[in-house]
Amino acid sequence: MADEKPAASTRKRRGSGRATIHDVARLAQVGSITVSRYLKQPAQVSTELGARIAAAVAQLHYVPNLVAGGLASTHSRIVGMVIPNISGPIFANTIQSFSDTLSAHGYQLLLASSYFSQEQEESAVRAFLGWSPAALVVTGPFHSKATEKMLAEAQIPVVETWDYRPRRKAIQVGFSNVEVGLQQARYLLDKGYRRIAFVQNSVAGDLSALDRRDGYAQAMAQAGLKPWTFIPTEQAPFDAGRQAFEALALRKKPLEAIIFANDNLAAGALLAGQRAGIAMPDQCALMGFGDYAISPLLLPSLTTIRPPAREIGEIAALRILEALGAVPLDGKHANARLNRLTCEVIARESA
Amino acid sequence: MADEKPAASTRKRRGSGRATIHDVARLAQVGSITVSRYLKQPAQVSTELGARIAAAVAQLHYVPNLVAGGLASTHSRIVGMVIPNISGPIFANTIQSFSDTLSAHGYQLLLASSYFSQEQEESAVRAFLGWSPAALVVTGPFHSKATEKMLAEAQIPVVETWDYRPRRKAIQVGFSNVEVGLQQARYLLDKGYRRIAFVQNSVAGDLSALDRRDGYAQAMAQAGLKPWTFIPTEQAPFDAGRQAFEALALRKKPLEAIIFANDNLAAGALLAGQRAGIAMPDQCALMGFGDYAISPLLLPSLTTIRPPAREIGEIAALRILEALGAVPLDGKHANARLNRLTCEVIARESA
DNA sequence: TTGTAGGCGTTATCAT
DNA sequence: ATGATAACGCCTACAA
Repeated sequence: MADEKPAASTRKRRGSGRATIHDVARLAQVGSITVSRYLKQPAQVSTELGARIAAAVAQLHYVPNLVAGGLASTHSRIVGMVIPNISGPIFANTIQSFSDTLSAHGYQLLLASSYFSQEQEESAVRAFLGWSPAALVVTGPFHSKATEKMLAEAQIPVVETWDYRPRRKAIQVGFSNVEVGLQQARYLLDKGYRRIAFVQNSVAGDLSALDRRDGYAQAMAQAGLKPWTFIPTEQAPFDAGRQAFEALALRKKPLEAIIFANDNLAAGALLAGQRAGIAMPDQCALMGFGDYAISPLLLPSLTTIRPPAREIGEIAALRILEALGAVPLDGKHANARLNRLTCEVIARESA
Repeated sequence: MADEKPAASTRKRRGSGRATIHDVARLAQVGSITVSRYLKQPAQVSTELGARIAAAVAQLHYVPNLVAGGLASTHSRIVGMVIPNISGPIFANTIQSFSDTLSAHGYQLLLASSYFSQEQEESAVRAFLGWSPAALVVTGPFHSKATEKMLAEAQIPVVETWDYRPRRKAIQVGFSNVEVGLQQARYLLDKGYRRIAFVQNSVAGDLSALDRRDGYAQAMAQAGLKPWTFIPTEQAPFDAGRQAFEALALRKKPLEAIIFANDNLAAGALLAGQRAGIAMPDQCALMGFGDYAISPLLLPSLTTIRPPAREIGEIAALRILEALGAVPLDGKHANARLNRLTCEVIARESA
């Protein structure tokens, strides 16, 4: 009774060897399509057959073959996400909340990182498309031509996260980096700083930081001030921050305040300032972006911008689930193509 | 009757609408199996046909349907990974290096997080198995019975990471947490501390930390000393650390040194010590586990243990790729079932 | 080196 | 409510 090969055909030449829907159907003495229906919409199957099927499923340890189901129905419960990196301080919360929201509704996450390279993004998108994913999530609006084409032609929901461009076709879940640059500059201008510089990221491909720089430049122009941009050559973020600080704050006529493309650069600058005995923010104010875990712990603690990382992941997942009909449409934000989130200024000691 | 439509036939009732291998074959005027071979092993196809096929692929923007391929071959290039969390400070580097190593060889990562819950792990493993993954990676040796059974019966490589149990069946890539507990206690004993306590994690399910506690207790017993364990009730790690510090270091006869289940707990204690004006390490030494990003920046900087997070991910991927024949077997560690890594004591100021 | 036949496990379609 | 049949797109086995 225990395991006397219930239904598996005796000499399968191919196949996985696992129980199939036909094995279940035979054991439950129903048609296999009824098993399929029972698993998807139990309400459409009579209680009696349902019970027999459930018993057979349990006895055979039946696990539906999602690959076969995907082929037959031409759509899967896989969602692909391409993100610049997994282990950095920025995107981890987005991935986590995205994955959690998806898996709560039976969808699986296929993940790849691009390291801000459009080529890597393109190859990940191509590979993902081979799985007929239910939806695709990418980071930002900057893609290779081929990627754009693939995303446009895929007949599935596509979400662009971590930026906001109302005129693009994909669902947008993010914030305007230009707006953030304005926010940063205005915060410092309101505090009375006038000689304000912006330090870019030495990592090529981080194009969002350039938008923040543009916002900063815009705010400066509106205030009748000259923008001042510095591009570090050092690659490691702490070193790049130090380099920028030395170039901007240790000159004859030092800058009064510096905005950095991210908190790691700012942290490098802050440590350099400590060593040089510069009083911060009095002699030079520093402002970052990202609100990394280290930022509240630095001395002085780092004034920065907190992006809605977790929120981005969750909203992206909800919009996808809504578009797929996996989640009901309620609430006034339901199924919105444009999801404009905002960043928060975290005012601490450094500015 | 033979429809001579080059690409998409006009009235497909099912199907994705994308170009298939047959469309490519027709356009290139070859058999579809030749296209299949060309895509997998170009060397087996003549240069002439290869060129025709390549042209057709490009013209049709053909993307192989991996779902169909997976069904036909009963194995996919998907690898599933279940990890306690994505956004915490511990596992992100493992995920990143694992994903990078896999994707460099054309494999895709299906990811889910368990939050240290065996139920969530089980449901993720079950869902992953539906995709006929090429391999499966889980964290640690502690699984539900059903998970154990599924892993044992899946005819694929299974890797257990972040721990090391030579007698288990799965491929092991990690370190002995008992050994780490010994390391921690011995480091403090060597420094002359005698009254040493261990603070557990308030997060249930982190069973590895209990192994470290056991190692600590073992070392204490060997030194003829009494172990002293504290279990915080506060849930947030910083709060739990503070609570432990107050209970252990601010008593009449305070402990001399405290080992924490992770760096966040230690950081919470350290900040509490600063506020209370306790000199560290002179009045009380603190030691963490994990070497989080904040740890070198604290004052005093935190002495801790650095686990080989990145290495775990990379070696896990390599062992899988070797087992699947995707990577040649060379080097004496090749294809080892037991991969015992070591943790490093990072000696800083706090102990 | 290239081609033919048939099956992988499920679901859509249509019929009862 | 339930079932028979035929795809879904590719790959294995075997043949030429």
